[in-house]
Amino acid sequence: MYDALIRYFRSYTSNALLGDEIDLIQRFFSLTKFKKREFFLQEGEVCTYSAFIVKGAMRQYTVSEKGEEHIIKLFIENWWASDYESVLKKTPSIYFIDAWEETDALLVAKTDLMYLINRIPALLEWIRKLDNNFVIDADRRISASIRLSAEERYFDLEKTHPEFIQRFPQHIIASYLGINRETLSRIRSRYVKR
Amino acid sequence: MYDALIRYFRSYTSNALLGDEIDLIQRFFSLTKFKKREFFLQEGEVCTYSAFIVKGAMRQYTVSEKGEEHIIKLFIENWWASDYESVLKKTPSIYFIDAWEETDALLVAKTDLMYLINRIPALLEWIRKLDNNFVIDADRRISASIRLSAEERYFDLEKTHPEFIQRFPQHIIASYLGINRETLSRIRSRYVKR
DNA sequence: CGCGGGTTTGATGATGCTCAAGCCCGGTGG
DNA sequence: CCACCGGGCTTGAGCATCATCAAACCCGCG
Repeated sequence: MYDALIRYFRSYTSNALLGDEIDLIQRFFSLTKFKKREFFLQEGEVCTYSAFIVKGAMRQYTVSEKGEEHIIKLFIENWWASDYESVLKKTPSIYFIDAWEETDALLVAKTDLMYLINRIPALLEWIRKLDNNFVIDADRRISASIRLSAEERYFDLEKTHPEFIQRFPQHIIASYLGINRETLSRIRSRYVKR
Repeated sequence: MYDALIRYFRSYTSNALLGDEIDLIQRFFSLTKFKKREFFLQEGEVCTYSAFIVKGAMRQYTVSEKGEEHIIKLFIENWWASDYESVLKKTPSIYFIDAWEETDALLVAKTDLMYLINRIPALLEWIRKLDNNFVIDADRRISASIRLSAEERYFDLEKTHPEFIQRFPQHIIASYLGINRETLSRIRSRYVKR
C-alpha cells in the first residue's frame, strides 16, 4: 500500500530516499478507505489533512443555495485531494470533497507533512515541484476559461486530461468545465456525426 | 531601488536576511525600465527572467488569430511578472507580457534565482509561501469562473482585487474577467443607478 | 419487471457577444 | 483659444451561445 506512495515520491526527486526516511514517512501516513459518496471534507470544516489517492477517484465541489453542485477539481490515482486554501490559512472550507468511486487513500496531517518536508530533503524537492505543477495547471485552466468557448474547452480537456473523460460520467465533466449536461451532450453529438 | 525588493522579501519571511545575503541578492537583480507598451516577453520566446515590479503595472495576454487580446494576468507593485510555465519547462511562451504603465522592474534570471534560493534560507521560505499564494489565488479564480456569472465575477473582483479596478481602464478589467467591454459597461450601469 | 443513474432531444428564453454609432474628455498643434 | 484626435466609455439592435425545463430513452442490476 505504501509502495505506491514511495514510488510516487521517487518519481519526483533526484535525492535518494533512505530506509529510515521511508519508515518515518510510513509512520505519519494512515490508510483510509472511502465508500462512494463518503465525505473527506465538508463545507464549513477546516481542512487539516491531505489525501494521497492510491486507488479510486474523488471530487471537490461547491453546492449553491439552489442545490446545484459545481465541481472544481477531480482527483485520481497519484493525486492529492485537499483544500489548499483551507489547509494553509486554517479557514473554514467552502468546498465538499467526496469519493466518486470506492477509494483507498493515505492521509497525512498538515503539521506532520510539514515536519517531514523539513526533515527529508527529497520531500522538499518533491513539494516544490508539485507546487510548480499546480501553478502551471491552474494557469492553463484560467487561460482556457478566458479564451475558449464551451466547445473549445471540452476539446482542450480531451487533449490535456483524456483520463478524466474516460473515467467520469459526462455530467461530471460538464460541471468541471462550467457548462451544463445538456449543452455538453449537444456539443458531443455535433461531432459524433462524422 | 533595491530597498523595495528587500522590504518585500522581509515581509514574507521569519528568517533574517543578513548583510552579505543582501549584497548577493543585489548582484543578481538588475534594474530595467519599461516604457508603455514595451514588451518584457513576446509569444514564441522562452521566458528566462522574472520581473519584480518596483513601480508601474504590466499585463500578460494572448492574441487570437482574429487579433483579440485576452488578458490573463495583471501585475502591479510588489508582484512578479513572468510566464511560469515557460520559465519552468523551458518551452516557448504563448503569451505576451508588456508594460501598461511606465514601469521600473528588477529582473532576475531563472538560474540566478535558483542559486539564490538554494543559498539563502529566507528566500526558500519566501518562494514556498509565494507558490502557495499563487495556488490559492489561481484556485479562487477557477472556482469563480465555474460558479459565477459575468456580473458576479465583476463584484467578486471588486472584493478580492479592488486595486485592479481603480488602476486599470474598464476594457482591461473586462478582458481579465473574460467578458467584453460592452457587457461590463452594461453591468456597471445597472448598479450605478442606485 | 421496475428502478436509478445517466444521456439525449426539443422548445423556449436569458445572457452575453457583435457590429455600429455616438459621446466624453484630455492632450496637441495651428 | 479653438479644432481635432485618440482612447476610452456608453447605448442600441440583432444574433449566437448556452441555460432551463420537461420529457423520453437507455441500460445495467436487484
